[in-house]
Amino acid sequence: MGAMNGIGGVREAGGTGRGRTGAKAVAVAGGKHAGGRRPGETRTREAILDAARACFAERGFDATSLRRIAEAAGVDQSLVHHFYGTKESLFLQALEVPLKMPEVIAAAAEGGREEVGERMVRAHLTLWDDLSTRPALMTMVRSASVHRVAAARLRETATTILADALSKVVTGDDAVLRSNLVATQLVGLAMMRYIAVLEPLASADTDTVVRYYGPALQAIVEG
Amino acid sequence: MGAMNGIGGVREAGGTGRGRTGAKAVAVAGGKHAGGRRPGETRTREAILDAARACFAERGFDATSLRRIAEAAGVDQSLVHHFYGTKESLFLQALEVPLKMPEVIAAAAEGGREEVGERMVRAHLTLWDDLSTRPALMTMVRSASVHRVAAARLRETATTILADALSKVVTGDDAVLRSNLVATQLVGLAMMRYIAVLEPLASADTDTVVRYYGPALQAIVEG
DNA sequence: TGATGAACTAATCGCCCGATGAGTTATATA
DNA sequence: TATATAACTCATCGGGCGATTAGTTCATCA
Repeated sequence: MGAMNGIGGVREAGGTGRGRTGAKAVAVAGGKHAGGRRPGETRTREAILDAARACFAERGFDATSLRRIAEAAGVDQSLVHHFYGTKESLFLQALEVPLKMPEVIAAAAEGGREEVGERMVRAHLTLWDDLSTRPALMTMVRSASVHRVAAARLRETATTILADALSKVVTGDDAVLRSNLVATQLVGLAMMRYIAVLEPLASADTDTVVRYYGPALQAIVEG
Repeated sequence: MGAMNGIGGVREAGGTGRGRTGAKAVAVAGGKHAGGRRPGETRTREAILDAARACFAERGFDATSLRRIAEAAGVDQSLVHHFYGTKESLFLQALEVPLKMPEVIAAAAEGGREEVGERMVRAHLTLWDDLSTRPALMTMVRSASVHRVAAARLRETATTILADALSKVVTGDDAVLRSNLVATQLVGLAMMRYIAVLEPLASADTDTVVRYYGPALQAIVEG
């Protein structure tokens, strides 16, 4: 059962030493490694997760194949399985929202009711324009329509993070419903500006969007 | 729209002789017709489109297979191809927005600036709660994150239908941008209420939503 | 230094997908 | 009635998918 080594011959072609310095014999430049552990320190695991986030963000869950992720990470597909198990569980990890998010939102909610709408819009845009948070957010919103876990995460984010942050500022009748509506406005903004890419909204600068959209959130905060 | 799919009872119960090697050919109960045109008038084409709309609305473009649509319509998969060609072109037809929509939106925009926000929200909810318009809208929004044509349709709807309707009422600086923001709010509402199913928003009654959300649209209309 | 295990690739499996083509039966036309 | 055409199924194909297995190379540590 062993000895499939006939195939292996391909790899080596010269036969002789394949030593550590092997760079010469191994791997075409930029191409794939020919098998076995790579020398030096390894950051591959993170590279795969980054690639996954980027792919999921760009095309959503269904349209993203593990092969594509693997290719983007410069790695064989089965290594993705090796590190993350199923596609589903990789997706879960890719959805993990950076800790930064609750903080930024909560900070924006601080400072009283006055102009909190503007602050929330600005904070939201900041998160979406930040390259370290954007892929996860994009993945969440883009896949929420199609994948139950992403939808659940979106709900959870809307309630846990947003509603909690707003709880001191949105008070009175139907406070929870009104928090929902604030979340609704922010998700709508992400949808149209970053996913549907509706113009001129998508190209408008932050200040302009804040100026017009802030008061709309404010209207709901104040009930 | 009701009794599509007369397939079941009638035909196979009758057991139409089906010459030839008949034998077990008489299919299982509730099973499919064994080939050849069905007797009587045919509504199959529409049944397939309805099934497609329902499936696309429920799971989006990628996750919906033609086999599933065919099954929902009580028909062989290749008949779907026969009538609609590729999956893509079937999807296009399923996206076709009922003529009713522009009318309803335009009607809501009539009547001056005062309380136009409330009227727009109400019109929007009416469309989403109407079973004849809902599947197409759901398909559009649900697939917009993942399918370029759906995204284009969403943009087009946001501009052509909404911006046009609002053009007399949203005036002044950045009128187009502000129309975008009104569309943004409505799409956000659809996302959270009908797709992410965020509670208590999803279960709130129309009047309540109109009462709280209307003023938020109004804030943007008035700039 | 030798053994254990982690990182990595190659090959392949079974499944479901969209699409096609051939064959069967009803309706429409003349 | 003869012929054409539309409606309908069945069988099948090539391909991409997620997943698994076997085997190779490197790192670590007793």
